[in-house]
Amino acid sequence: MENDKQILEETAEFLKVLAHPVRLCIVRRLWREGARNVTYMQECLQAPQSTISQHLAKLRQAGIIKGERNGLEVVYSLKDERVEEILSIFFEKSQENF
Amino acid sequence: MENDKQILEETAEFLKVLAHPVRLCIVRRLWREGARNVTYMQECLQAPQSTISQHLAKLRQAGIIKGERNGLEVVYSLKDERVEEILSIFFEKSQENF
DNA sequence: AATTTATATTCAAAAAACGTAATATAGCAA
DNA sequence: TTGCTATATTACGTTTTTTGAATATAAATT
Repeated sequence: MENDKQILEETAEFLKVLAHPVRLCIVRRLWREGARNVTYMQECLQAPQSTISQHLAKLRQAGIIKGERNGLEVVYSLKDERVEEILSIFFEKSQENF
Repeated sequence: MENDKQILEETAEFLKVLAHPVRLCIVRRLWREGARNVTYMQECLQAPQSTISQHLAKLRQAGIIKGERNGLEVVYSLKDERVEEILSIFFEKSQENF
């Protein structure tokens, strides 16, 4: 099949978006704690606001998370269940340590 | 915990190695068909030998595959079971089409 | 309307990943 | 030991990704 190449590219693209420490941290946090706004993320991830925002944009564009505006803030949450499957391969859902 | 950052980085690195169409194709093929030598890979992936070899090296360094020399050829196979879990999220193990 | 807060976008530089030609090595065979 | 086959490594130009400062936008507040 000729579109298999395309499927491989799409899958690689999907994984690539996930494959970054900050984005992984964002996504894991949403997985563990549910929907959160951006400011909350920033506090944990110790990185400039624009950096976090850009990572969120990338995750959004990949369909991995979705954001809903609620007044001033935008609340993000997971959108793709495959992400949760991947997370559960590498992490515990409940962070028992600290 | 402070080494959580390191765990995130390692996980991201692992996923990043997987997140490339050619490497994904290699790994999926090993998953579906078992151990194979490099020449066999080249035939399917239509790319110069050094390109394939470098992708194999990257997968090897990440501990995703292992290679055993058998005379002139090197036979590769999967090494990390987490890869199989990820593959099964995106692909069928048996390629029914064509 | 002006200010403030929360978030997004733009831009440029630095870093990392990619692809491939050229070259090297390892093992076998003549 | 010469040559051949299979694979690995090097070198290097090209493309992509990442980062953070600066700037913009959107909603709430005064």
